[in-house]
Amino acid sequence: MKPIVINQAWNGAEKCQLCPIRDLVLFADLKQDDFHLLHLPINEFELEAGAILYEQKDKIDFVYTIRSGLVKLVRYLPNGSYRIIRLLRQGDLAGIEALNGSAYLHHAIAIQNTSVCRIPVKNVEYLNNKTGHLYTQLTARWQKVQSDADIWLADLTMGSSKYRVAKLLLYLANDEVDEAFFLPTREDIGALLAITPETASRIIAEFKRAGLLTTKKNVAKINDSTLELIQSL
Amino acid sequence: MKPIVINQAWNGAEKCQLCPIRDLVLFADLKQDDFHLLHLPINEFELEAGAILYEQKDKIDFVYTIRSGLVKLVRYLPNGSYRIIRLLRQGDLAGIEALNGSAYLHHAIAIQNTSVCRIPVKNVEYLNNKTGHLYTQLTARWQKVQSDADIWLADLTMGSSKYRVAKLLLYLANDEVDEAFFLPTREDIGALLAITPETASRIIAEFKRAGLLTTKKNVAKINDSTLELIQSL
DNA sequence: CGGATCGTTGACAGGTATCAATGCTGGTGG
DNA sequence: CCACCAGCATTGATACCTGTCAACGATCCG
Repeated sequence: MKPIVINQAWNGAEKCQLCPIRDLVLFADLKQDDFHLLHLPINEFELEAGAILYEQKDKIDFVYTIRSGLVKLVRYLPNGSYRIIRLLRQGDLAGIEALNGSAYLHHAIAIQNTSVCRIPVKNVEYLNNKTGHLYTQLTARWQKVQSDADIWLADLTMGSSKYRVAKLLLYLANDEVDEAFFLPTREDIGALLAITPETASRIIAEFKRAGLLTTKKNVAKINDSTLELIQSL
Repeated sequence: MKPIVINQAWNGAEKCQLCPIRDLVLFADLKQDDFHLLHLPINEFELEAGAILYEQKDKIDFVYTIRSGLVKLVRYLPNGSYRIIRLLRQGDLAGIEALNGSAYLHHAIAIQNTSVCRIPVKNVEYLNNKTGHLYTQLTARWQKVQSDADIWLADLTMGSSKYRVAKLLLYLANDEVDEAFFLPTREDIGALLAITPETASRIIAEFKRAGLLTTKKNVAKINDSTLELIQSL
């Protein structure tokens, strides 16, 4: 089993204000005084690839800000296979559904080395009662869940397998050409796109042969021919 | 073009309190005094099948509570076809993304006769500033968007076409056997499940021949054999 | 070195898209 | 009133795509 390493724990007032990615995260709009309202400790974790962040049955006391890395939200199916519902990246909030007291809707599993901040739900509730400064960011995050889900449905669940794989590569590469990005296993690509790992492998291999994609272990780059490919379906 | 009929307009304090489906809608938790905070009029509309509730480019001044009927959220594709991202039913809130000032993410089109209440975003913002009574319902609705999207992804975008159509029928029938429900056109079923209208038609016709489904115009019923079918894939 | 895991590739069957033709139904206008 | 038309549903023939089952290669690790 992949270990989870706890880097540090602190009271919010001390370090969250200095967070280098604070403008990306939930606390972006907080004022200096607000940080004194964070009574419960916020911990930073390092997850290795394969580590479980939370499971559907877990107690729902925390939400997690992704500082870096990549987390998959997974739903297991009766037949033992699984479907990846969404991917979370830097600045995303994992377990946001915990904020209204419902159970986690998925399992959250790191698929590459990932760093997260674990935020007690009670901190968020308390802040929300005492200041209005959290509301905008919270709503923005809920909306991002919706727009991510919509993009998923519109881009990654329709059309041919080749089209979907190409779209996924663009998504993983943040639409940037010649930038290195993490390429998931063929099984995960299959679970992301609702295709079999074999089909995923065939298409990735074909892209590599065609020079659209270069890989080195888990790291891949696309070039701008990939963009053209998608136009042609 | 299908007409939109405005039934009535009123100030919230007068009628929203008496709304027969109030426990289902956004204002479920409001107290008597809160209704006096609704300054802008709330209108009730009747939409005929095919009528457009809003379009992606529209000004985003309103959200809409679905009182009855069925609304599809649609994204058009470059090639002129479309994909249905989600269906909204009684109690759902259409255009919720308007609440944080972003543009509508889809087109919203009635697919059967539908009744909605049009609520100015400013009313919601004002209520939200003055009372905390709206917050729970708002969060619950955001979360419903997420869980609906997840169900969509897990149930309606994977597996064989036959499986997906069966799942959709169950969804449309609210998992209830022998209850009449609205059956969309084959084109809409295709856009819902990412299959072609021909495939949708073939499967529906096959279900009818097998006695799993009975139809009369747009109205259909399933029986409990349909449930068993899904188990068998 | 051997075993485990993952990726690649092949052969084949079955499913789905595509293109095309034909029914069916409701509405419109002569 | 009836004929026609438009839109939708159904069905057929065919080609292509993808899933399935299976074998083999590559890499990592103990």
